[in-house]
Amino acid sequence: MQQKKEASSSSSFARDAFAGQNTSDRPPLVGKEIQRLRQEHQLTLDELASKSGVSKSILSQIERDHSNPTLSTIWRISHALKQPLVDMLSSGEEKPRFEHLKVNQTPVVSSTDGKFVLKILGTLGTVSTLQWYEFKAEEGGILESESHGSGSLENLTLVSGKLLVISGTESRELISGETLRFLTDSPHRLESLGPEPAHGFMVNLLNSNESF
Amino acid sequence: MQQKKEASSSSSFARDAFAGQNTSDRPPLVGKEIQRLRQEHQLTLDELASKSGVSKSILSQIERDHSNPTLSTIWRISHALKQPLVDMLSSGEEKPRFEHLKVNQTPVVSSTDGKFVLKILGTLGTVSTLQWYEFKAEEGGILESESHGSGSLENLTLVSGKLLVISGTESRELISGETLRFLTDSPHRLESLGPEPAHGFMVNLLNSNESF
DNA sequence: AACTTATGTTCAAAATAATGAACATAAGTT
DNA sequence: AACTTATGTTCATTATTTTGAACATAAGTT
Repeated sequence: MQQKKEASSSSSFARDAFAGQNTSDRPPLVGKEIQRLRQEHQLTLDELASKSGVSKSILSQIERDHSNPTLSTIWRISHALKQPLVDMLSSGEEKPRFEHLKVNQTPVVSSTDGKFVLKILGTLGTVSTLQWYEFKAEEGGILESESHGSGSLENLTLVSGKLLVISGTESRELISGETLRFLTDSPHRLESLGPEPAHGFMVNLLNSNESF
Repeated sequence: MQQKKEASSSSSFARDAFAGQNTSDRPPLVGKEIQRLRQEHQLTLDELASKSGVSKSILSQIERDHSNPTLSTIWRISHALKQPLVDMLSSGEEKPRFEHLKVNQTPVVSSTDGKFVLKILGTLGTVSTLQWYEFKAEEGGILESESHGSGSLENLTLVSGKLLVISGTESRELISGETLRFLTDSPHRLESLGPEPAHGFMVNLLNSNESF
């Protein structure tokens, strides 16, 4: 067994010493990441324990990397935190380097009828391209897009208004305050349903292998 | 414990019945996938056991989903098979086309005085690499942050209001419609100058070298 | 101060994952 | 057929995770 070989003081998983990042020669240390997520969600150990069904004592130990959690345990935690299990584990693995590209100098794009306006706020990336936008669309404004390539993701948050999103054969209606994340590996379309103008924020990841 | 509730015959993990695809309501069943990979590499249980350091008996059980492996065990197996741990787990996971977060599901963080409210809209990349937020801050609202690690970037766009940004020794004042991009490798601070509430978006790239 | 509340940690006990050896089965060989 | 070899499964035992309750600590109230 692994732990047998590792400096086993009395009972612990005992990798406390370098609870930093994974040097990719050891199982990932998920503690920090789980703790970060829990705090981000403003949950106490007790709350996460009851949400996830995992006892708070083991949560405490996992967060401090004193325990080597079971697949089912990790899954229940990630599920409770609405976090893709995979992301939680990959935190320590390899870190993709983003590169800083020039800010796009054409900040505004709008549909031919001018009803859908897209402001490009930023661009980044080499491995995968990232762009984010602010958009405003009056009733009936439509934004049509081709596929962004397999694995591409679009993340929409609506601040106000109503928005219809169609991707492939599926569609969703978003209301103010909601967030939608969807695959854009096929043509898709956004339509402001009004009556008040749709206003929101969009983050696009192009051509990555990201899964969620 | 989970297994307690599940039809526990005598000793087993006992999910034999539906060892098919993950219906995304249970921990992923990695057995089939591990077996497939092992056979693809033309390894016997004995061989994989010695390569991975995991006993062949437990390998046999894991492949048949009779056991709920430990993170370290899964890691050693995936490592021996030269397979990113993450891929192994995601194979069974359902990949929903849409992920729709309702208003109350969006995690919110606010300053102690409640004047600065940060809504976490999403996370991408390997976990902590990229995050984006919507923020609203009434006059005087302050958000203080520690360093995000060297090379970290913050991208702010102000939709309305006035915002004072201080990072290290420098500071800038942002007005409605402006965008600011700055390094966050030192403690920094956002302050809404009012009188109207500041409202905007933020995209953060975190350098996961440093723990935070 | 004494009491409560909220949070996280530690402890003994129970559940179960992991081990190594024995067992089962099938396919070749002599 | 009897014997080996190769492969995977089962079994008793050991090691470790997980649990629930008790403990510790800090912050807020009376």
